[in-house]
Amino acid sequence: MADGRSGSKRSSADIDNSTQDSKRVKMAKGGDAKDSDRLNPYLAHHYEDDNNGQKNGFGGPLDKLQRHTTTAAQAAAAEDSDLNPWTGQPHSQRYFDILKTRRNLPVSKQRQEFLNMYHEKQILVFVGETGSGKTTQIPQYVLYDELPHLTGKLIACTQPRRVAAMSVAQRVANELDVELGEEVGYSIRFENKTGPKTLLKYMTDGQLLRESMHDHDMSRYGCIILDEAHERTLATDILMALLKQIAGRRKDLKIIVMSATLDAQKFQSYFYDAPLLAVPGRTHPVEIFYTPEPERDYVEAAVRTVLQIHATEPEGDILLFLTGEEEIEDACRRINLEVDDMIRESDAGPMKVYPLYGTLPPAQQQRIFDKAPEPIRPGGRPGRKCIVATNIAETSLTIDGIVYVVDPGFSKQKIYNPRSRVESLLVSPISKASAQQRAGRAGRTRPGKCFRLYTEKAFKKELIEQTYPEILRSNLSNTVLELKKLGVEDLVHFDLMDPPAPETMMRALEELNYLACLDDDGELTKLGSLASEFPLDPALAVMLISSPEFYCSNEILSITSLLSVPQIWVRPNSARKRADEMKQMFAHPDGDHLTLLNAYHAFKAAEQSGQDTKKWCHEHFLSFRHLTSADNVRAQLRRIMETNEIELMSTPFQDKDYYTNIRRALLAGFFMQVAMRESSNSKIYKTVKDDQLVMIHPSTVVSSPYDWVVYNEFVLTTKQYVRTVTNIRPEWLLEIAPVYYDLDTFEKGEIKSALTRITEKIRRRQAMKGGR
DNA sequence: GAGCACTGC
Repeated sequence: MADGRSGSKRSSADIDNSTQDSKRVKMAKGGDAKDSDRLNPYLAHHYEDDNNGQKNGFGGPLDKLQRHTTTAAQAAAAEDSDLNPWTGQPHSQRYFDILKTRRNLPVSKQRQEFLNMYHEKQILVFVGETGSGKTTQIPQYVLYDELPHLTGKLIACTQPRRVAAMSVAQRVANELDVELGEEVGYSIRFENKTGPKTLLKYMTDGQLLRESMHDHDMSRYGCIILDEAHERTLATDILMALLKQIAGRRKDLKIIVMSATLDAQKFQSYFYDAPLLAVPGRTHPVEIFYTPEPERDYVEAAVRTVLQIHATEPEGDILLFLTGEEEIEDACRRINLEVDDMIRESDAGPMKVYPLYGTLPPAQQQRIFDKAPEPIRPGGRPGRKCIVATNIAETSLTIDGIVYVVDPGFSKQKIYNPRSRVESLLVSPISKASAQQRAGRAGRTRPGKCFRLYTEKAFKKELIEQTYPEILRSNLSNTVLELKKLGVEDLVHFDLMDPPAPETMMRALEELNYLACLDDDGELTKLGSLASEFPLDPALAVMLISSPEFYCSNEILSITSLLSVPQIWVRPNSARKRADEMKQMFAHPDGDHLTLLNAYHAFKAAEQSGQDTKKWCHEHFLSFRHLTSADNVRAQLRRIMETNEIELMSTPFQDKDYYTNIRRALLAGFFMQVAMRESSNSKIYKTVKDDQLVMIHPSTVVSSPYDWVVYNEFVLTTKQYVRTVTNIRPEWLLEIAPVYYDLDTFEKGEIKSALTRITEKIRRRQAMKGGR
């Protein structure tokens, strides 16, 4: 890269030189009157005059800047300079073009105000609506003040989503006229696009959290900016609590919490009354309409509203929010049918309807960006497009050109019931904040309209202000393990913005204790510490770590990876039967885990024989995307295993115990997820200890019903199901998880009696052996 | 004999 910029006077080595030079200056002028200043390494660059006039490595526009005193005018002057302060290269024309638009952003007017606060305070809260430019500009304002090339301490800006981290980093690299991955980079799982010169790093919040497990003080960073904090992801919530702690230990660390307006006060008071800077957004007004009466069938009402907009409103695209795939496909069908009638009967314009949800293949997701259709005949009524989307269109994807939003007021939300230990998805009313966000989608390019399919009274009285943060709606086993690894000793007093229910914490501690990740005093064990190294749920991590004991760590590694990606089985509505038949080809009689493994092995065999794997997957009704991603996960997990000297091995395939070993190894992590059949010729199972009545999910390949199964997940839909199940033998439970299967801890019932009978059988057998 | 809001490590 350095070669590509021949003539550059600066390279990564220069950074080191300049700090060394500073030290030299410090020593040479040790007795000076301004001694205290000179001993401050942050100010050392002021005294580099002795250093052949070379400052910052290339004597440039940053000369006049002094760390933590930069004014907006000084920074602007440096930005206006012919030479790029960060590379020493001349600025390109494009740079100056972009600079002009940047200066027009609402946030630009408040640069000095921002800097004043930044200089004065360690923590600040920054509030800006969409279009304010905060995500791209604030980190650059910090850059010109923090001057990270002098301290070696990076500026980090976190995002809840990978795409955002990548695309914003690219944008800011363009704005600064640098190569992405050099001075500006990003870091997400599977991809670290940063280098020795990187000063500003965009990253996912989860990635920063993972980094901090090995750097409890986040010592690599001089300033950490948490963006989109109002989304309250699990990672953001934990980072906020950690940063609050670290701020006390590291006075040199600056923290900026950025959020959309609504919850600003809550953030301020959480961070010791941090000062607030608010910047207006740049959006167009959106007129809101409510229904006079509550709607009974919101899908029906939504379809009707879309058609009415199409019939009566001027040109402009429509965005309709529904809750899931099935609903969306159904609504699309109905709208399409009706529009055809409208065109025939009343000469309406054409309308293209696009579904949009997360599990849709990316190519199909892209189609939402197609232009609205042309009028049917020249001079005819204009066409428009209608996108029927899940919540994905609320935050992750923005579509320009939307003028009308139809909001029935529902979304699917994860809820966690600690009593039954079940996470499930439930169609629930959205929050006011969500409703506002949805309405905002209509005003991105010009004034718009939002049709809410509920009454104004319902909006005011029934909707909660904010969606509950994820931390209150999740199983926290993974989080608790992470916190322990992060060095949080006292979980009860860990200062989270919204502390979860004590019962949820207890459940997590209990589960981690059974998994031997925490000892009876709640201290992290060696196994727990190792498990936290893996980006996996604790049960999966423990299964993986234990797998060498069962001589099948290669296979368990594959299964773990397959269980950490979305379902690899493709089942299009148009070809369900063929898809099911194809799946049967991979079926293993002992269950779904082994069937997954078979499919993966077949995929790898196809790859090794040089076949077109994409085509192969298509023919076999397997998801190329998800299998490839499982392969990626596998490589990452494998590296972590190697680093931690966890042996990779297989039982020879010819060995009769090849599959038995794998089935036993599953139990090392999933011994708590076992169910026993209620009675012979029953289809109902009862889960161990929780005594939940469940059925095996119809997607299973298991045809002959086994008496005992281990399951990967519990799903609550129309019925209670266990999904991805494999046949096991109950005596393995007593052997592999003796603490959990201590029969004294079981309540009276069929499971306890069954296990007692087995214990006695084993005892008799051992007695006979002993007697011989 | 049924489903898969959305992210992230």
